Amino acid sequence: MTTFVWEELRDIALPHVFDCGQCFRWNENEDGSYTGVAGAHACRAVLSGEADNAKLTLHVSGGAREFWQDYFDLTTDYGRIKEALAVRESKLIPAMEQGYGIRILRQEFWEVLISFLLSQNNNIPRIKTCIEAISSAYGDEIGIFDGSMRYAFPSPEVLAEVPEEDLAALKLGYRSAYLVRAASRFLAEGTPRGSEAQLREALLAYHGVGPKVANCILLFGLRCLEAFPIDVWVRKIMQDLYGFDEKDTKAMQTFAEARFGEFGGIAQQYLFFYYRERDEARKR
DNA sequence: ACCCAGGTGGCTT
DNA sequence: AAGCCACATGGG
Repeated sequence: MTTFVWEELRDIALPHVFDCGQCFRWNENEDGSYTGVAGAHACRAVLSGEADNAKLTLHVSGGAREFWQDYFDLTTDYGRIKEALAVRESKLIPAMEQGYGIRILRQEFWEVLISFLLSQNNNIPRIKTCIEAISSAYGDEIGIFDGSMRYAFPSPEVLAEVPEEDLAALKLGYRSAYLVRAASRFLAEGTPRGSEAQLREALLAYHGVGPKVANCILLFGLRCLEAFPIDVWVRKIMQDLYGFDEKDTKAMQTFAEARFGEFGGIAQQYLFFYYRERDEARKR
């Protein structure tokens, strides 16, 4: 167990980072810290201090300081991004205030690819269950951490060899077939490279990846910060904010790219978090 | 029993 | 190009 500390941070809050729908392997503890897995390492993240002068403490099973600094994207200035977005669209301001601590984690492409293949027509709690199921079945043991065994995300080599019916037994639903095919393709092609258009084209070639999932993978797995994923939530948001017909995804996509620009994906995260929080509050 | 969830593929107009 | 619908699963 190693501990790393960063001080004098701003624009970071753990619930914003982990509950904005970008990752599925982190869970909140009773004290407000979060425990999760990144790469081959487990971690408990603790944030303290003020919003404009925060201290992040990571207790980790492994991985260098640089790995974790990179994973949490600690060197990106989100204050500057928020200012740029506010200039483009003042309607983002309440959402950016609510989710002020959102950061786009630098996750591995392979894990993001598989995670968002599992995301389609599925809800976030169940996506998390599915990912824990494949990790505990086919991922390497990391060890006991915070009271339970932790598993790395399964490698493409292992997943490519799993019979589809074994995956089906993990209750992944009809998405099982996508995973095995995706593992083979990834092993053959590796992480896609090139322009955003080339990246999108490479992603859409995966069976089970459509426009929405491609945008999630671009944003979370390939660091294309302008990629703007449109799901059922974002449809409702765009209808609410701009009066779009809820079915007209095409028009929303065009509009969003023009209006939000180079940080469109981050704008989408603020909006997604804001509306989902509001919905959670309504349910209580 | 019905509807929904970070949708997509395939088939029919 | 646009409009349907099936697709597994579990929670409300």
